[in-house]
Amino acid sequence: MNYSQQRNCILNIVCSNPIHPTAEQVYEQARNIFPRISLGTVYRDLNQLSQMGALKKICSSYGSVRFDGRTDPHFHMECTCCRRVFDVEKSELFSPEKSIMDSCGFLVRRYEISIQGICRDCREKNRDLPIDKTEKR
Amino acid sequence: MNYSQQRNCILNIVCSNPIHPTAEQVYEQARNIFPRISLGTVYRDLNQLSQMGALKKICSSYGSVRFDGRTDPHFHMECTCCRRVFDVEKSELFSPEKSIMDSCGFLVRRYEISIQGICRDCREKNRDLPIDKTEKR
DNA sequence: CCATAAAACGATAATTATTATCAATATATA
DNA sequence: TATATATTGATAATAATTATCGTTTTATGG
Repeated sequence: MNYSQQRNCILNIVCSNPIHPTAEQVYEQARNIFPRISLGTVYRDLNQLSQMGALKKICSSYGSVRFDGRTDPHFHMECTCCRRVFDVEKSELFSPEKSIMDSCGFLVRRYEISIQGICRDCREKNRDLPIDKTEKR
Repeated sequence: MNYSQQRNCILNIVCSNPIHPTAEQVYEQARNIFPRISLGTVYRDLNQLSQMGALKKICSSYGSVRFDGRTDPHFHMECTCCRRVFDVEKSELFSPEKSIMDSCGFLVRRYEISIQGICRDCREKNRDLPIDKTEKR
């Protein structure tokens, strides 16, 4: 897998781009190389790439999802004014407030650790994949 | 402020509800008390309440935003199968993998710390509020 | 209390973000 | 090279959220 030119291009765009671009931003850049590429393709490929672990989906508290080509352990901080997303090295934690302010001048207002995994219930039922989309909890 | 019956109802729903409901779920519950309440009102009030710090917006990696009435320091973990969002006490960190598995059987697959605040650039410009929505970074 | 202004409402339209569909094209592989 | 599979672009559909606007509630000052 991973043999199409478009998908490789999309992966390269995200990996060579430290701004954690949105799908829309990736689309804009990809059009410089594939002028006829469709936004649907960009979304599809980004989701595939993040499912196969080549890149990471990061959810900002604002607007659309962002993507990150760095897959080594690190975290993110988002400026509530300019909405840019910056990297934080794992070593600067924990707790982040003072060390981050000292090292890069970012004023921490709030933070949250979001953990994904599989709960005991689901493990006991040997679930591995998401259950039906329609049942919200 | 915070004087309308609808808004108080919405706050109560979120605060008395440990499932971290979506706006849609809050809407469904609110209709039991105010059958003519509008979904727009629910969104509007939830955003106001979270802006004034009465509750917290939490972004799941899936579907819609969720809300949390607990404002004391704690974090969240989301099951990638059933999509429920559970609380994690701050003391169980850091690093979460083993301690969480031991204490509640949740298998940690990945986690991310998302920090919000104000970057050095914006602080130097004395910015306090989000800049124009149209300029994405 | 009542009048007035401000805030909040409900209904609905509009927008934004994302996913789904499907016929055509590109790619792998036997 | 033929065939099967994967992927594409175009487009429609859906989902989530925000905006608009005329009406109703709520606070407050005389």
